[in-house]
Amino acid sequence: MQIPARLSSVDFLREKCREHGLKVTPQRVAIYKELLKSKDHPNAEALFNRVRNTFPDISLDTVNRTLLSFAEIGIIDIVEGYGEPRRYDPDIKNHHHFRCVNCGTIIDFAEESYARIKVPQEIKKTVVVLNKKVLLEGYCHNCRKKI
Amino acid sequence: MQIPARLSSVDFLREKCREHGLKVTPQRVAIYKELLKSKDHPNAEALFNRVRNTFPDISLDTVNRTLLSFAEIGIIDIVEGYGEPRRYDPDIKNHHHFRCVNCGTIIDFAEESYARIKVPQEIKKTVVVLNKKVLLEGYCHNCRKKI
DNA sequence: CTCGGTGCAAAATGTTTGCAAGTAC
DNA sequence: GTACTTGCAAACATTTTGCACCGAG
Repeated sequence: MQIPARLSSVDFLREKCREHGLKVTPQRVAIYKELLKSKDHPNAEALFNRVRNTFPDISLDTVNRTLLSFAEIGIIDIVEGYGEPRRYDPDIKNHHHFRCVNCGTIIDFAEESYARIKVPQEIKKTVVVLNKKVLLEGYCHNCRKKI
Repeated sequence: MQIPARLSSVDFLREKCREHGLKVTPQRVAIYKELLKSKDHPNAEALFNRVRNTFPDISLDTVNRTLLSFAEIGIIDIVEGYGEPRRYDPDIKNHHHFRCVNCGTIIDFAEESYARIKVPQEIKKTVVVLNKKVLLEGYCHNCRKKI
């Protein structure tokens, strides 16, 4: 029996690009490799500066477009910052949100049991946790029909 | 025994402003009242357009500054959009985040038990949930010293 | 060879700042 | 009266778009 081949990160990128009809350009490889090394959830500009060390002629536009493409084919995630304008909520009681990944609609809901979610020891030891929020992501009623 | 007086929304605003040394201007009252009526977590511009119906001479800048002030004194929340640039995460396995409300640092962590978080029926009925994320918010190791 | 990708420049969008005039307290 | 707030204008930051050239498949 053969040991299953483990895809290297670049092979994974190649495969996913092929699946989605994207070309594997040196820029995309460089951006993906740099992001894999990054543990700090960088924004486009921070990543741009890192990639420039190995790829001096790359442009910020390419980094922006590439990251969006990667997010679209699902090989990276967009976190906490969504690049959207700030949105405000007058409800300061603890409650939770569903967020449509397509249109950004947010639906509030209460769920008493979430108050009992436990905070891992490793986190408790280093930071001060003020509140716990559950974010459900998916498609809202309207968008699920379109997709 | 007296029934405790229930603060009207504007009285609540007055009290909190006084506590924090902010003046209660007609603009602030109008913005707060309008936000209370909004169930859709509007951004500054959307709210600006609504407030203009009752306060035609208000400026977008005032709405922006007021909302930030309100968030600072804790009478409203900033949700999902943080007005920050997009940030990217190469880790697409399900994991969770701690986010520092002061400096924006994100710390990843895994917590197996979160997979068993239940989705309320009311949500399940109308939307498609793709994933469940827990977001812990508070002060990171560095910021908790400063504040 | 062909179509998608890149780099550049410009536009669009959203947020912040500086300042003189106005107003809550 | 004073310090905070406002509205306006300009600056800034980030993202998006248009387009000619280039290169991966």
